Amino acid sequence: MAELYIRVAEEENEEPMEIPSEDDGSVLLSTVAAQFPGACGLRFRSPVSQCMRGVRLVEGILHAPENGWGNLVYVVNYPKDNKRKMDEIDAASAVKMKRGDMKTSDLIVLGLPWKTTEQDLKDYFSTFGEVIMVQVKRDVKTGNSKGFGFVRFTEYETQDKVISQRHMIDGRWCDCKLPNSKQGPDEPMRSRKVFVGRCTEDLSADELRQFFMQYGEVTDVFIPKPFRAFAFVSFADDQVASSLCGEDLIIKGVSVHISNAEPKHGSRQMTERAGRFGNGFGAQVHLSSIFPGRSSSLAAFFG
DNA sequence: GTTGAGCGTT
Repeated sequence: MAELYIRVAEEENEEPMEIPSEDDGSVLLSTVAAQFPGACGLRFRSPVSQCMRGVRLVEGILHAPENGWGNLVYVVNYPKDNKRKMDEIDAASAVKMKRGDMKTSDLIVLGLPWKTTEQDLKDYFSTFGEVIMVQVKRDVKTGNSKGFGFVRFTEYETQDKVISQRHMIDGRWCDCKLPNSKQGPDEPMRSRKVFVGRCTEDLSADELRQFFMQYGEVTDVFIPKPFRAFAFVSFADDQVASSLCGEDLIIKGVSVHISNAEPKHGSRQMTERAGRFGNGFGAQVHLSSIFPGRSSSLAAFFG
């Protein structure tokens, strides 16, 4: 049989899409579903009765009406409530687009060697994807590099990749992050950061990074200095962060406790609180022995 | 002429 297409649309008066039939003249439901995800059948308005009619469906095969498919527009059936779900998914992704999550933005590049030039940056980052812009921030008077800069990519995927790893540039490890100006306090800021309590001093940032990699992309590890028995670990995905909260994890034989990273407080409150402990914690005394089970609130004081 | 956590003169 010659190639045959039937016209299918989501609603009766919408622009139809042509869907191919099989050699025997039937149409596979799976073919329809490929274009209309979630579809469970077809219906059409009968030219004679002017009523909507269902298309016969047997084991995933849609059978043509008596007089063939003709030039009618067939309307997609969705399971009860499923249509709404599809719309919600579309809405969710639309919101995501609107929030700009898919757009690229400048990334700050921290830790650049003093000698690194914009050409060096361009050459390096071009290995990840198309580069729109690079900057090396310099002292206006002397022209010396301030040791950081910015980069902007065309593709969001490139940006994601670049943020997710460290970079060896001209002999130094550098970090690429979203600048503070871009990760603004506007959003509810689903925390991508967790508080790691009961850390011991021999747990290095690198070891923490290596350990937490198993749960997802680690974007940052922060260990306060001098030693304060906790750390912050940031993930690329906020769901990874929240999924870990409340867990007790064993790292190098050390049981650490994961909890929410409270937002930073002002420096005034921080120093007041720190003062109560004198100058730090002389010996490696665990915070948990001072404030059992209160690690997360301590994060707020010292964050 | 130095430095090494940070946040961008326009």
